[in-house]
Amino acid sequence: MSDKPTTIKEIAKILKISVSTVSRALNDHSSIGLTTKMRVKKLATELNYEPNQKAIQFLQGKSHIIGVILPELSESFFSTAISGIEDVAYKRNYTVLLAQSHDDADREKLLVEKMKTQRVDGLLVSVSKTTSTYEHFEVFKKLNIPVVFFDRIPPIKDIHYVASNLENGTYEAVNFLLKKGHRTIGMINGPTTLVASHERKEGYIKAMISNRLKFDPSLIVSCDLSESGTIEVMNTMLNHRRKPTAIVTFNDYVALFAMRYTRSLELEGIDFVSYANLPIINYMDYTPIASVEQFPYKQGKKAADILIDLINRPKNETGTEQAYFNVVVESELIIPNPK
Amino acid sequence: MSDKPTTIKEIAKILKISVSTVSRALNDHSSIGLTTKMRVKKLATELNYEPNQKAIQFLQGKSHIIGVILPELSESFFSTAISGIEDVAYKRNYTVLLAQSHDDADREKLLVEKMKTQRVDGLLVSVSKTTSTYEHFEVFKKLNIPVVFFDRIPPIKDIHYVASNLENGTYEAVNFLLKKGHRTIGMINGPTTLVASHERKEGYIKAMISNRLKFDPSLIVSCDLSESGTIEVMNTMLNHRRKPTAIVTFNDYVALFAMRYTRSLELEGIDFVSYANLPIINYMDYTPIASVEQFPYKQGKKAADILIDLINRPKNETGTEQAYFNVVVESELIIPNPK
DNA sequence: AACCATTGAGCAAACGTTTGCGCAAAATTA
DNA sequence: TAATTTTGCGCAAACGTTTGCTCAATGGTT
Repeated sequence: MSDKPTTIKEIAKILKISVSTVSRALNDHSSIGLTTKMRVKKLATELNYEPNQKAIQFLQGKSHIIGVILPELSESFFSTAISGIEDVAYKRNYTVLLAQSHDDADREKLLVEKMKTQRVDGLLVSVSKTTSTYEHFEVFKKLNIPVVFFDRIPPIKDIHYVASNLENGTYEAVNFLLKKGHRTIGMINGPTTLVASHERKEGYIKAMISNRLKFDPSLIVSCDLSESGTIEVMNTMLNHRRKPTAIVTFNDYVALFAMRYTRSLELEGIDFVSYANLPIINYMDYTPIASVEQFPYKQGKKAADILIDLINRPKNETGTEQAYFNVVVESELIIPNPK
Repeated sequence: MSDKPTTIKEIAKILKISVSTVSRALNDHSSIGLTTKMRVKKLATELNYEPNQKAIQFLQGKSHIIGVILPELSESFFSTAISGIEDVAYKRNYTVLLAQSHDDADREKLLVEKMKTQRVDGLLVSVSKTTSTYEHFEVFKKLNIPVVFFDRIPPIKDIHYVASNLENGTYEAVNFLLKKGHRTIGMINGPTTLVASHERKEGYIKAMISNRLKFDPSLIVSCDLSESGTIEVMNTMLNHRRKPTAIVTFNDYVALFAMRYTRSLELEGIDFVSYANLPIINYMDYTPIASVEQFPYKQGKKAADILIDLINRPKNETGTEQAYFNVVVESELIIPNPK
């Protein structure tokens, strides 16, 4: 039938009234008579009228769109997070403009530009691993468009962010192993440059100290997280003068590599604890005996909520200092029911 | 510094030239002198000018946004697909507006509405499991906004879609098992209502026939895909007068359930073949010996490409019959290298 | 009968950009 | 030198909607 969508103008013309009246009638403005309202609304539904959001967005300078830039959509952690983000956005009547950086700093920069030209109302970012400069986010501050960082936080001041703190979860994990009787606990950590590695280490140390045990730094080894890297550090561990009876691994993949390797050596009895990235873990035969959960869905929700709050905060009272949301979603040790 | 973004008007005022000149200068229009162009561009970059996309989109009636509605973003298949979609969109200068239906038909309907009011240039949909009516997509046809269905295709005529055909992959899978010497091959299929179940069955039959073997329908059983359901049908299988020596399962989860169950019974020697949903499979100890891959990334790419082609197709020549893209991404049997 | 308050509705501007048309000045041709 | 083309730029409309202001008609109060 119709090729072009119905506009308010056409309704006005048909009803021989002005556009403003139609607009107000549709928006239930008080200054329009009931009869007129009825007539307008009736015709509007008949003609399948849909307000042109672009016009409205343009007029009002609001898009009701939030931009989301993540490293990898297909990674479990992020796809779960985006699910939470989208759920919040949906509930609060926003839509999600999505893009992935593939951990490429240049692409990320381009995407940020794109988000800017798309005039998103706010931006949610988990920065790429290769990102080392952060000026491309400055523009948003100037434009008064809120940016909330998420999980992977840039090391700069005066930003909003939501992240999980692994220290606590790690503390619980090590504590759990200690309670179980383990005294020599190894840790396969990630690259030392990562904040996440640092937090893991701190949690480890904290647990040892609070149990009045001596901390042996050589039981924590860095790993590039590949299978070969894992095997390499596993060998270091296993040849350590104090061979660990339990090992905390950087993530599920590393745990699986390590466990497979120990089985191939027909070693038994080493308990593994990992950091939950993968739902599939539950389907497996040999799994870590416990996992530190980072709640990506919750993190995503939280970040989106904060972002939308920021978008709708009462006009930036220049003068009052800006407050920054720094939310930490505490990680938690999950001990599955034994099957 | 600046609160509001720079506009073309301001540039014009500062340079004491008209807005149209500025616009043309920025767009490298041929009718503007080189010196003027330079002056304009220089000032534009100085002022950090960014064209207001909303205004442009509004003016031109194009948003350069494609809507994507998927059932579950956190499911591996879909998150991989969206990754492919986003990559294509990025390359072709579109942005992705993302939403998830959570397999809820009502929410899906709302989302479709939302996409409409957001005036997306095109829509990509994998319909929810509970969707049974399809009128909400009709509007898009009227508005001449292309819709491409993806993976989960509604059973209606005259639509564009991209899907994988499981018949071929299943054929290969069964053939592979036959070549390996198996003669009694079971299949744990999904609900009979699913197209996907039908395709699997057809592939199975085709393989049997082409090997001049008799097809025994009782070796194919339907399953609700839960763990208990899987165990139930496994019992049926194992008590079958012709006990299968190999089983094709509906997906990786079912395969894992079934394999775990057989191991708990200390049964050995049943070969499993599955349909690849999960990358993690590679990290596991006991895995299906082969998998039918559906290439979600490729499917996503393909669907996005078609959609964007449709958006940019030369004006709908009314009169010529509309052509419908029905693309089938052939599934393929993947046989991992033995570890 | 004169006045005021209320109700209902229209006019026109505004948002930022593109683009068809027009027009003057400069450059080319006859 | 006059006629013509080219070059460079401005004017104004258009996109669909919202909203402040204005204003006429109606009804109610003195």
